[in-house]
Amino acid sequence: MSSHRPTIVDVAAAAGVSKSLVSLALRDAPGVSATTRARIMAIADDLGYRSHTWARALAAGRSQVIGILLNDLHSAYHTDIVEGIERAADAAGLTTVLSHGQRDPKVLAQRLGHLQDLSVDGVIVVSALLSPDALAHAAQRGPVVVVGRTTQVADTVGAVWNNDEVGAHLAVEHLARLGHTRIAHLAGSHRPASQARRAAFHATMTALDLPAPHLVCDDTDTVIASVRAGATTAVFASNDTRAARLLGAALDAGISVPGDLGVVGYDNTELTELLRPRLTSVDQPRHEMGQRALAILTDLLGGGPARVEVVAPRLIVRDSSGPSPTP
Amino acid sequence: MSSHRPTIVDVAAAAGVSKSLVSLALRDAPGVSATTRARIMAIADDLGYRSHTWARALAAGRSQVIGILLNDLHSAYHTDIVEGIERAADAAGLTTVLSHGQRDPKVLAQRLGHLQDLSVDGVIVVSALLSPDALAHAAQRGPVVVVGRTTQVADTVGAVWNNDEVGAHLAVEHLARLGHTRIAHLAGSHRPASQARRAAFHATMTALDLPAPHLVCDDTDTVIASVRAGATTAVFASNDTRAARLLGAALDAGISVPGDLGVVGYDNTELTELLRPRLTSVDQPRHEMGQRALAILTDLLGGGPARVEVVAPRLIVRDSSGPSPTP
DNA sequence: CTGAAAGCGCTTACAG
DNA sequence: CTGAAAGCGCTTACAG
Repeated sequence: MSSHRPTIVDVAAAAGVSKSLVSLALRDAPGVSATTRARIMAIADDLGYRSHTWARALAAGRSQVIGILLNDLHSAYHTDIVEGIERAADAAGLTTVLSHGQRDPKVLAQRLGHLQDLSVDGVIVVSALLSPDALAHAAQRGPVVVVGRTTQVADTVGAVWNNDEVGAHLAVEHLARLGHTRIAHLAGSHRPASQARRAAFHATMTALDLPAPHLVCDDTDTVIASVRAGATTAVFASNDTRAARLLGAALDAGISVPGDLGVVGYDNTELTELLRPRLTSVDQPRHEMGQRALAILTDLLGGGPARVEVVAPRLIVRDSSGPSPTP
Repeated sequence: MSSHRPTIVDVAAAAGVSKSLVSLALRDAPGVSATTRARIMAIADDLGYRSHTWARALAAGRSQVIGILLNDLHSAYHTDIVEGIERAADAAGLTTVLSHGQRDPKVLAQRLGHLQDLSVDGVIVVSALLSPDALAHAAQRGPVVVVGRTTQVADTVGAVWNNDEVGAHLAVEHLARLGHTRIAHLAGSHRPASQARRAAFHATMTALDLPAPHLVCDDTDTVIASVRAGATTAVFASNDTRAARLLGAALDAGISVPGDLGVVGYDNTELTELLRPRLTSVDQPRHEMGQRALAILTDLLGGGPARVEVVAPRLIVRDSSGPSPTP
């Protein structure tokens, strides 16, 4: 940045030693006497010396920096995972840089390329929007771990996701236990996670012997109409934001929650505590997922295999899911 | 990353030319014949060649990468500003890397250092939590622009913020126009922006000749008690999250909004549309603020002065602010 | 415990 | 239009 940024040559000159020695001293490497090291450190400090990350990386072949690519800066789900990764990275002495995919597969792919151009040691992709091909391609350049469910992970790519089947099952079972029989599913996109939740919704409804048809749709209006028609008394929404929209639409329509309509979300984001009624939601252990992703990445860096880990969600019961209205 | 990542030497060998020529061709620099350039490009593509950002930066003294340090990954306000910066950067052909300060001045300072260690060309700090000293110190190493109100900006640091006085004035005047006279302020932290909003709240109340005392507090319970006592009929909250918490507490206490209590927030985040009633809020032009920050930074990179720009907020009226209850 | 040399992948004058 | 050389800030063997 500034043109007179001090380098190890400046430090070496000021200390009257060779630059190799400065390099060793600064990195706490063996082969420098304690007194010399202390003197060099002090002089470096005085000069405001700062190691130039990429010059070091270029020479050492390792940057100690990992890249995190996240799909959506606005999603509390994604940002919590990032925080989990960051904490684990801090603990491991790794620096992190983030990049934002803006919810667009093209931008994601481009940013992933940029990140790898920077020669980070590896990258963690917090998004389910990148195709298995794009991930596998990136993995040829360097270690890649994805957090988010994808179909057919290449065996060069590490992965972490939550067990959507279990999450959906917990939600539906909870509503059924409250006496609901006419449960609908407010479905998400075509992403694998959404599909898994949908399939598990069906499976659970069937397993619980709840009467078909099992309404599944992706728009709020249809659900509201169904509630009005008495065909739906509870909804399992594929995520908290959708659940919040449904809640708003219900209140707008004069439908009381949970009195007339029980609602369960997914992700257990901050939203759950801000809304009224407070939202019952399936929690994914996001920090843990971030930590696991970093662990897989460091193993990968150490030459290990690309693991896939699936973590267990749990249900957090709040006010939006209530007993079935007695007709 | 991968050890057999192709370099310009590989491309040069494959093309049968010198590596200097490859460098020129790849950067679209003059001095290479069109045919040769095309041939080199094709070969580079074939080999999967990718320029090594930091080797380039090290040699060229310029990385074309700028760093963005944001205070809080979970704040829609901050992330919107980041998006504004990113768009402007994309348009300017600059790469961005993000770093997360985790709402902690110490972490912010550390991350700012990391970012500068990376030799980015400059950094934009989206946070008001970093001290003027810390910013000025960083500005000695390279261009720094801050988005967020800070006291006494050093003249080496660029800055962008919104006019909090105008914003607070808009909010209070709106409530007064609806007939409210007993307006309270749910105040924020000690940050300059919060202080400015508080001061402007007082000034506006006085200017409008509204009866003292003008309740100002930073906890929800006090406000609720005051509403119950009939001493407060409307609240100007220092941001949307606080407004949301107040809304929740009011509903929990059986206080209807806006019937018994009018509420106005600040920031106009996504929350405003998810809550019921929908939240009236003061909008800061966040994308524009991000763009301006980038413009200031690029001017700084070009040797220009460190400008400070203050943008105008506007009021977005929704359902949470209603007429004063007739007693 | 210390120094001189080569090299990481690139760019930039400088010659031709 | 093209090539040989030096150098960006650092690390890593290799000698002493």
